[in-house]
Amino acid sequence: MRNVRQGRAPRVTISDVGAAAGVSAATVSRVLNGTAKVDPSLAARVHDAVRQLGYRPNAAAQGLARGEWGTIGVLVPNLANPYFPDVLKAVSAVAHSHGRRVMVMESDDDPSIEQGLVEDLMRSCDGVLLCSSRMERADLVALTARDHPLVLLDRIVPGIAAPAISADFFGGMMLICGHLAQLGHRRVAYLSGPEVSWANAERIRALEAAKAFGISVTILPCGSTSRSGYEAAAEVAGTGATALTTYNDLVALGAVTRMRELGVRVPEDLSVVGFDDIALEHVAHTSLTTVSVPRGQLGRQAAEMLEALMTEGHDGEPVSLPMELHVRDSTAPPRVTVDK
Amino acid sequence: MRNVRQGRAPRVTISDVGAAAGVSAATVSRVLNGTAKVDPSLAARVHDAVRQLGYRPNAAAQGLARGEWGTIGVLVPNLANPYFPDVLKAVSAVAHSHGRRVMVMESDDDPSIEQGLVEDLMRSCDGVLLCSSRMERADLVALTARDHPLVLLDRIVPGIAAPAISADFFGGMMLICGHLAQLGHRRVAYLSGPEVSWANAERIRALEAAKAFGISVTILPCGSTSRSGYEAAAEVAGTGATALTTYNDLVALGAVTRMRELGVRVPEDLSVVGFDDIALEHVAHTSLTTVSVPRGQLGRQAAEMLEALMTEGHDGEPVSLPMELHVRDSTAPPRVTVDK
DNA sequence: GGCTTGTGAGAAAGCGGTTTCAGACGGATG
DNA sequence: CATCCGTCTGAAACCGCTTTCTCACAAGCC
Repeated sequence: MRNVRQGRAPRVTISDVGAAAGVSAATVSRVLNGTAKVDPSLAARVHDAVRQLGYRPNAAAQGLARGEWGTIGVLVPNLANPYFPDVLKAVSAVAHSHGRRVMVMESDDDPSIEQGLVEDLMRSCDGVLLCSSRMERADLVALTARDHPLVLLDRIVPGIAAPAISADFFGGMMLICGHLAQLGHRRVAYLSGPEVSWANAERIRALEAAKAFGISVTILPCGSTSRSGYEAAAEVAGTGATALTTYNDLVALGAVTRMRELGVRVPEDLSVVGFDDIALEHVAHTSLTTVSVPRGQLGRQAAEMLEALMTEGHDGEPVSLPMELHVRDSTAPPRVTVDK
Repeated sequence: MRNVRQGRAPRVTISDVGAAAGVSAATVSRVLNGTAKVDPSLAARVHDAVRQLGYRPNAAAQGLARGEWGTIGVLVPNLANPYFPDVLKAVSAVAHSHGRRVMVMESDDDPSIEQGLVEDLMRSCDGVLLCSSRMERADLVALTARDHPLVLLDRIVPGIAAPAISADFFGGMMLICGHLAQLGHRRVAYLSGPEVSWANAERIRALEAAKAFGISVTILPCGSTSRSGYEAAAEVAGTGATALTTYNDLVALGAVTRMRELGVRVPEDLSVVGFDDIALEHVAHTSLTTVSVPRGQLGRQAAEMLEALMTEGHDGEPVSLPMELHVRDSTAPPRVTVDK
């Protein structure tokens, strides 16, 4: 059972290369990694042998010997949300530039399995990037206690000993509230994201702070998908709101679809605002007013933080990236200004 | 330099656990893997020690010793295309059910780097799933020659010694052509996908076979994104086509957006058909007539094929999954039937 | 009671690399 | 010409885990 590669061509090892080139395995390693000077003629023989045998170093063996896997792990809640691929692309690019592979796992929006997945990632990656995790605080504490490089993306938890980076969700929602207040809206509804989500809590915090603008808010439970937006949208009518804010663009678009079906015109009868500015260019039915998260920068910077953490071991202050407001076609002044 | 975990808690090894439990490392291994009978009292001591020390086996060492990494690799061209997350979810689920992790790489639609990425995956995964690769045939041959478990998804290449599974793109496009012919369309334009794509070639093959339905086709170069659909749509007018077929739904939606801007009504002036049936429910502006690929099944079955290939070493016939036609709101009879 | 059998645990040998260590060799120096 | 020193190479140790091999021990049998 030792060799499970039944019938397969035997694995080419570094010693095979050495033998073929007439040198020791150590020399092959040195040539391939450039860790020490080697006689050019030997190096040439090694390279020839590598090419002829089609040798590729075994990543597990390298990982074991070097004490590094050359891999970072990323956990995202749901790949189907266009938000994450954008982040992932940036992370992936940075990782590659540092010669690392990326391992992706998805919790399918189920916080209860996230801890297990992260533990699994830790067993096989040099560092882990945890994206907008909804994991319970206690689990998070347990994970950071493992003392394995870990960066939190889009979740800032006070008292957690892990570097964190996030878009400034609070600020983003404040921008939205300011915009709505300026248009004359006073009653606003919010289609809330996942309850346990920090990112959602930040948005709510801003909505409450927006009372200072004379805005009152009704919070409706919803979710993070276009379907949940579609379903929850029917509840908005009962709130008397003239503007609808949402957890993200998908929810907003789902809500707009439902509104149309209900005969509510957007933005004439109801202003709708998204969040995230996911680029569904030429696809979505509505040009949403929304706030944008610099997803590329977020991913890039998170990956760099993780890299720094892995190599230098230092971690900096939590980073919060500013958001930008994009006023498009889904917001307008309320038809009748509702003042008390 | 040996120990790069500067300042970090020292790694807990299996021997540490053994020492703490008063048994040998071998016994710990046996307990954890259940590979042999162990005295229950010893096993209990081991479990206690594991818990207290927070021991997690090192994946690289396990991989090396077992000759297996417990990981499969997936290469996709572009995560931003909603097609792939769906496949990925299914693959991921199957992999987990077999106790394997999933490593994802993305080529960002650049076929020239795909070979390198796959080689990298092969160094660190037990098997590789290659999704609709646009890689050149020669590169593909070189890869299969490496004799590493490899399954091709959405690309069937005659003469390649790798199992393959795909949606029946040819059949799907034939369904579309039949539908259009039945509506009375005679001149059809096609916004072509990536030139080097097999999946695209299959669609074109079907379009040509559709001459039997009395349909003539004009092929316009385009791409696979909504943006490329938007850009290429302007060319359609010059072809005299009454119906537009596309490489995928994103392209179709982009084209519809442009058509609207150009004052062309869909479907009254022009029928538009998508491909893939990506679920942009409540988000997209148009309810597209399209053909659906059973993406979940595709991913599931591909992962199972790979699993079989890795464990049993056998590979079956190329599988082709049938597609289904969904007639929605973007197709209608042509205003003036163009007959010669 | 002595011997065979069976059982479970430890020692040790890999897995395939990297890196230390020590030695061979060649050139420079006194 | 002998000695010293610096370079480059190979041998060997090691990374952490699995698995074979070996052995001690207890039970079963004549």
